[in-house]
Amino acid sequence: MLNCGDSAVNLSGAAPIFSALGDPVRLAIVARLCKDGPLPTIELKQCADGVSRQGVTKHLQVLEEVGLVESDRTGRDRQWRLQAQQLVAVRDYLGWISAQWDQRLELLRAFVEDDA
Amino acid sequence: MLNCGDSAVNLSGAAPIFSALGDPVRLAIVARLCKDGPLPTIELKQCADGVSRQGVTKHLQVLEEVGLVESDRTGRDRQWRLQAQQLVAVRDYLGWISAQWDQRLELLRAFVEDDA
DNA sequence: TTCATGAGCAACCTCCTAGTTGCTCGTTTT
DNA sequence: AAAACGAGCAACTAGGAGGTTGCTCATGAA
Repeated sequence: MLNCGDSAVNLSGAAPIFSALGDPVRLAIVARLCKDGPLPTIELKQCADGVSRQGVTKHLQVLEEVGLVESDRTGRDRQWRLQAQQLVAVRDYLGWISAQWDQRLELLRAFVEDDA
Repeated sequence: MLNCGDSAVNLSGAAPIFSALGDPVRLAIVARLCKDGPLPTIELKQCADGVSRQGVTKHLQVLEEVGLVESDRTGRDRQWRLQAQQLVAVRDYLGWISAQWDQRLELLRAFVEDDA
């Protein structure tokens, strides 16, 4: 478990979320929900160009499985909203991982300067 | 194109990178390269538990295609190193996208407080 | 009440992906 | 020189992912 600040993200937990974000349609859906807040399925269908309603539903289910979105049905249609914690967690994971990289670069720089 | 600061990341460009990071083996490889710097294939094979050398090579090629790593051959073995720009770009993309979310929350909060 | 709309479920198809094995080639090492 | 090691290439396989169609159901609007 890699503890980085208040959001503890382990590697095996992050991969499925990246995988979920790895499809252009799903990424567009997440981006849309970030921008415009809770939306019904039909509205999110516009994110997927030429994909059927069932196709979009499948994508939404994938996002739901990894906890990136949640939904409840209000009457006839289903409202989808973002679960920001997961997004923040994976963002922080990338931040943490690239911080390690920066640290390595810094060490290398210091080493070279010492040597010179 | 979604311009966020100095790294301009568009949505369709980010998806393949997320996809590449979406496999646990590949994510482990990237994390390893972040931590320990350039490494030969054989060393990175340890990141993939029980996967053959060719399997690992395939993963590395996927990472190379999306520009997350690059390599060159030194004598008998091939050295792999991280290309941090892509990692930083996708990190910033997530930062930008979740900032939009925060902004929406803030607007909502302000609206509720005004209404009360 | 009737009809249109949004959604759920199940079956199906196709293609890509992760993984394998087998072989060859060049480079170290002994 | 011979053996061992890292790597590249090609063919193949199993399974999952993305997508579809067809049908049914409930709800909201005419």
